[in-house]
Amino acid sequence: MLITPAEENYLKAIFKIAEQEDKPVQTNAIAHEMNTAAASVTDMLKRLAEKQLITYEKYRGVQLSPAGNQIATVLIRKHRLWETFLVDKLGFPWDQVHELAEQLEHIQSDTLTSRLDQFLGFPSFDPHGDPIPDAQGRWNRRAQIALSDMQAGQKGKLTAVADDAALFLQYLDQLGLALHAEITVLERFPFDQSMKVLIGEKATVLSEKVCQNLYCAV
Amino acid sequence: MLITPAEENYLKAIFKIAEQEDKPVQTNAIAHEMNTAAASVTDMLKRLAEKQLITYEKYRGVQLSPAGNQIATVLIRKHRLWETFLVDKLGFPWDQVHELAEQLEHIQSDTLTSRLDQFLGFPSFDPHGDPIPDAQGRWNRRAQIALSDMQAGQKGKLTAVADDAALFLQYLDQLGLALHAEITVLERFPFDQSMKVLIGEKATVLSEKVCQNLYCAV
DNA sequence: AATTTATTTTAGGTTAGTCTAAAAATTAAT
DNA sequence: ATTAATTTTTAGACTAACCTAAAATAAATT
Repeated sequence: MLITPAEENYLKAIFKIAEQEDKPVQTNAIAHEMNTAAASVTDMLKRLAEKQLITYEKYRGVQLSPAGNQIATVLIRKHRLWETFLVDKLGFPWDQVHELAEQLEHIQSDTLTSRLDQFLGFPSFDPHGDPIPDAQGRWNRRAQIALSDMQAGQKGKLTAVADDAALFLQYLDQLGLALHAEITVLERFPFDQSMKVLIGEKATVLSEKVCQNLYCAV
Repeated sequence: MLITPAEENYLKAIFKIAEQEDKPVQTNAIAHEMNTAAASVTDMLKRLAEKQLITYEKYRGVQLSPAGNQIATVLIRKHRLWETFLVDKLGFPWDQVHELAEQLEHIQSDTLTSRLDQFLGFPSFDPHGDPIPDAQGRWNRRAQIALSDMQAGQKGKLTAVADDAALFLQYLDQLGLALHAEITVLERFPFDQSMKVLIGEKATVLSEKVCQNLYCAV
């Protein structure tokens, strides 16, 4: 059965949403994630259900089937391997690889994926700190918590960023925040959930939104 | 103006056919090259003419415009850079890279192309000995002649193969014929234009078709 | 419980890229 | 120079992936 790039993208979006909350994924959530009209999503859900890649009950939301889950996992694996390639081998900055990987992830060749994996030294995490599932679809989970959940006085090392948007990553660059940077929580401001943190030598205030998107090993 | 992968493929096919004979490219030739119905070609030619990528006169065949030529050149450049990457960096055999490069060539990013070029050391020829146009679209032409045009007694080094089909390349592997191999023409058989040649230590008879697809520097 | 609001689906339409079969134009052959 | 053969185009149809607007269903509120 051949899966189109558009179908793969829907499966990936469903996977991503399902990861955050453990309940059937809603049509509107998918439409928002993919920047499409809800009607287009309904169309596609029917096709995906037809192909047994999701379980779909009208008005009730969807869930990935085992087959759908596997396709999404392979797609994420390819995406993150390509991002690693672009940064480690071609020297791209981390804020410029997401869009490119969105194209490269659709290249169909298991051999290519596994050779690329080997060429990169079987990496476990991508340039944004996200885990790369292995050839069997197994995930590396790492002990890490959101910076927004850390207490004043706690120290941590930046292990992952939860948002790959170029603007966000460029902002982190400006702050001197790269993966593995040391962060110390100096003070929490309950008013707006912002925090004062120490990055290297420099103290900065980070908004709640930024803190929610930074993960640390403590 | 955005060019779709399908449009790119048509431009590449036109380029390839025009390379062989210097006259307007016929609809049927394109249809044959692309394994599509002639009617589909006519449809696409109208679209390409609309976009000013070809000059098209009904029933008269087509020619690439400067813009169309540039797109085809970049596409071939990307195709051959990816093939080089797959062989040199990922260790693919030369008979397995064509189909993959057909996918990879459509990745849209000038930055990626130039970084890949640099990563590979600005190669001038791909794994099949075909020239790779540089970032300005300039071609490396090399002094070489078809084995089928060589005379008995002549010696040469294999510089390029004119057919990327896996079956042909595997046959060459069997014969011990890799790029840069030394070939000596022992005898020509006028009856069917086959030749007896020396490859390394081994004498073999090659059909006319094979000889036409092998190029040598003498 | 009835009504309002939000969500989802259906209906109907568009574009790109393909197809087959029939018609038109060109080229070759008698 | 007609006729026959070949090539090309048109006509009409299909699928995937999208859209807007309207209808249907579910959830929330009074």
